[in-house]
Amino acid sequence: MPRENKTKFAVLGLLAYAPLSGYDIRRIYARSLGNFWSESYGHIYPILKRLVDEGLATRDVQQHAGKPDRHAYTITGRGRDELHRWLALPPEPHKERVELLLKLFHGWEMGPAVMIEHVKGARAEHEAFLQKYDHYDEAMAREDEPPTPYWLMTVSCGRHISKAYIEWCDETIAGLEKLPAEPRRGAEDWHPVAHDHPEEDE
Amino acid sequence: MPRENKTKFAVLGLLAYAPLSGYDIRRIYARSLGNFWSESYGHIYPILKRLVDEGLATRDVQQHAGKPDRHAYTITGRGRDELHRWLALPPEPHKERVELLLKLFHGWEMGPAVMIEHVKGARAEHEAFLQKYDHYDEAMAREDEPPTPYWLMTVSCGRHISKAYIEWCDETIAGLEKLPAEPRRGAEDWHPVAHDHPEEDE
DNA sequence: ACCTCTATATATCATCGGGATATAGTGCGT
DNA sequence: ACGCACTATATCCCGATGATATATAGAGGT
Repeated sequence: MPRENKTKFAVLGLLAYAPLSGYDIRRIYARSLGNFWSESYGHIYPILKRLVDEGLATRDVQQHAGKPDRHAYTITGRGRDELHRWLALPPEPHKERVELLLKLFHGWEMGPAVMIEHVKGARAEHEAFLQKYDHYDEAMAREDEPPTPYWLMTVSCGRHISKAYIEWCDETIAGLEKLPAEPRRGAEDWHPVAHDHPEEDE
Repeated sequence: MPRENKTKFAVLGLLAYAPLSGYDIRRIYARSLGNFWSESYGHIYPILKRLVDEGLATRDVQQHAGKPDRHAYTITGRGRDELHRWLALPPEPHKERVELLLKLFHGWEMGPAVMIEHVKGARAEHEAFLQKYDHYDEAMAREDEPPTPYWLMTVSCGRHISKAYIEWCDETIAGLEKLPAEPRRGAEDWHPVAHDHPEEDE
């Protein structure tokens, strides 16, 4: 089975609540799921066209005097069926690409000083995330409509992860500070190929 | 400034230790950093060619009777300079795309039962990661060469993150079990657009 | 009155990233 | 004799995304 285009379902998922424009869709993900899911215009607009072609959504052009046309998309019955089919599928195993860890992995080419700065940067980033999650709480308390329990669960996930990162950052900074300052370039006595851990790939 | 091709530096980083083939590079990442960085052939082979064109690596074809030729790549002085330049750069803010959380975000289209299964699946995945990290410890204890402290730090990060996920999964499963079983389709009284949280995008 | 910044809004491009697949020889167990 | 796992290189197609172009409206400052 070929890979599924996840943007397609991210878009259908929002259209299931209300008719929206491409601009709306990008903004909603940026403001709510931002840290765990984001969509870019370069993918949203082509997908919206495809949804109409496949009969999963309909397009409704609203004109406002002067302003550019607003293209609102509405999900169809078949679109909702397609969304439900995908939601029921178990998520594909999740591949991360954490640039910080790639740099740290090659840390001894540079020595610990630079890596300490990088880890401190990551710590600050996650502190900012935690603050953002607290702002969410305040905003929710002010609003009349209670947020969905599902959204609260995604925010809680963000909190758990950021707290874990901050703990790890603190441990790692302490560890790096104990290392000798000199970078150790080239490898005379270490060969990464020699390590033989089980490889679990496709 | 245009985006940097990260595979390029992931490749240079390994070549800094030893001359390697494309196959080696993919295998090393799969076996060591696997959960946080992976590379595919579809990107490694073109990059290796480019590195030679740009004078950042040299190619050395080794022939073995019968076997296919082995193309070993060796980093040059300029390649090492380029690697150091990139290692010193602060990592770009890291964008995640967690399919589980996207599905959970749209959970009320399906009801909690399906989401409980998804979260249980993620819990099992992270339990398996923790077990793998323990196997690393055993393997390291058996080997004569101690692993680099930098690699130990990346493994420690994996442990922190997986423990955090497992905690969150347990909380979330408990929360989902308390929800009414009925899915709630369509939205009469909730409009995602209405929420107005600060948007921190580009 | 002018200017800048932000928000709304659609769209395309180039490049990065990665799964699927083709090809092929070797060594091992059954 | 047969399949399987491993070593090894390579290409294709599509998914994902940052950069950029184009417009207009309104808020706020000088």
